[in-house]
Amino acid sequence: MSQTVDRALSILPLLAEGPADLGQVADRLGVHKSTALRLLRTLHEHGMVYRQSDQRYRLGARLIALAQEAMENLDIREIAHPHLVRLNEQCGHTVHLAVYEEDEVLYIDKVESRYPVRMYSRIGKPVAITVAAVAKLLLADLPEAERRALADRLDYPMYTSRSTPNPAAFLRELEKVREQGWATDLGGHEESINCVAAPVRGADGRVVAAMSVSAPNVVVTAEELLTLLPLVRRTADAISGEYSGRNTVKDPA
Amino acid sequence: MSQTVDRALSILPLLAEGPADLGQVADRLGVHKSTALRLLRTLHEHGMVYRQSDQRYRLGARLIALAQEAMENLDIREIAHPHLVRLNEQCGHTVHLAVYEEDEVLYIDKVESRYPVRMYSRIGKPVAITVAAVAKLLLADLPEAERRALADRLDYPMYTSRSTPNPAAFLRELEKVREQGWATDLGGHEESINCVAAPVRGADGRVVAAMSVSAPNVVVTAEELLTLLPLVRRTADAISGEYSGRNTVKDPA
DNA sequence: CAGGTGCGTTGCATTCAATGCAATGCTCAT
DNA sequence: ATGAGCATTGCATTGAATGCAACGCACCTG
Repeated sequence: MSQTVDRALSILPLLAEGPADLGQVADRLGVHKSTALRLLRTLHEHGMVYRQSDQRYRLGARLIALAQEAMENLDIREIAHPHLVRLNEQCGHTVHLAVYEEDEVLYIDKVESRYPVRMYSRIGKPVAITVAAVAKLLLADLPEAERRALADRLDYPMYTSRSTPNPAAFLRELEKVREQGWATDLGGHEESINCVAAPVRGADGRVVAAMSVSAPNVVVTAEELLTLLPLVRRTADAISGEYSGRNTVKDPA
Repeated sequence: MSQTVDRALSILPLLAEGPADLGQVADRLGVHKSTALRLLRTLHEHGMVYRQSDQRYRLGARLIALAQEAMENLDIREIAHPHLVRLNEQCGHTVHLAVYEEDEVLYIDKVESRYPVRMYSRIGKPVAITVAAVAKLLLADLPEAERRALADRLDYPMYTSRSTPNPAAFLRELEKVREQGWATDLGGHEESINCVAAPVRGADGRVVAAMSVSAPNVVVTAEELLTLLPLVRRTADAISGEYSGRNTVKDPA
């Protein structure tokens, strides 16, 4: 809607790929260098970009700090955290909490496995939306129309042979997840990693977040991991109860 | 420099305080509501803000994801991480890595204490710049003029009775830290928490990051914590060596 | 050391996009 | 029903964003 702001914001994802100099930024934006310079300067004043000693621009510290504040304001995270820790103490595996927001599912909390073999993931990172167990739960709860539209819009990268291949398969999987009230990812993202996940619901029954337990094959088999399902669901339900109980219902994401 | 972008970016810290509706945003920016609406819409298209079901605006998911990418691009973090983990395994306490960037010092990595009593901190959070041990190291390395100017510009909140009270005291402390090559924070931020920190240097000898070990009084006394200093310094030196060795020297922050 | 190339930066006239206004539409509470 | 309070829209005006061309600067090169 606002051309200038639009251009300025387009610089950020561009810099996320790596540092760039003025010329590169101007080229990628399709504007004159002087225009790009002014935009970068404004971003700089706000700490959103940083100028390295080699004159190139990077994403800045304020951006990181802002994102931090954004996450700390999520009530669901506050409420869920102790439950995640307790679950981790009980099973020892990596525990994740994720939310959905406009085409993205991202981890907002994580408790690390106590086993030496850990899976790679980071708070704030968007998850593999077509295969992750938490993503399935969050998307399965969307209104039918939105779910269909989204499924069509997504890419379906074949991380492994068991990745969800296309919109039809994905919608079928979501339907199944929706009915059973829990989800799994058995090697759909990383060949040797399995997850079980359960939904956290608000007072109105809508899914506001999803949590999962993940472990590599070398530690437990998929069957063993599935025996944790009741525990995961109980934990998710406990969070749901606390969340719907004491808060005026705000939007989840 | 660019008024429109400037206004748009000013919305973000405002929303970081908590959700706000259109009227509030317009008021705080001092612009007409229609103007604020257009700015918010543009921010929305880029995923920087999210519209809750109650119509109010929040910071958005893309912001968090961007910040994540920003941190993953920091080479120093990649290199340091395994060293931080090893140090944590050796001493059991919380280990932090921090960098300085234009008036802010922020944690870019952290390994949690293995003791049940943990200190509160989060990756991406700006640190208490006038008292934190890592901040002292990073600022002590700035050129004299910049250091003085910065010291004057800062606030000196008295978190505890041992917090740094004013610019003069701060500059004196920085001078000391600069000479001895390491720093401490003994209850300057939280009455019962102590830290020891050491600098990570680039090939040119400039301080590019700082790392610290923190522990509450109830676990170890300040004297006991100080016995870890040689270990902390060795770790920092190891990171320095690896950092200056294998990378073309980029800007630290 | 002269000359040249490749950057970032600046001042300025033009133009087009951002602005505020006023009117409209919505939702909710009384 | 009625109106208050909010978001939203179309439009005329104006002022800010734009691209150009000139400049400065550092770094090579012959």
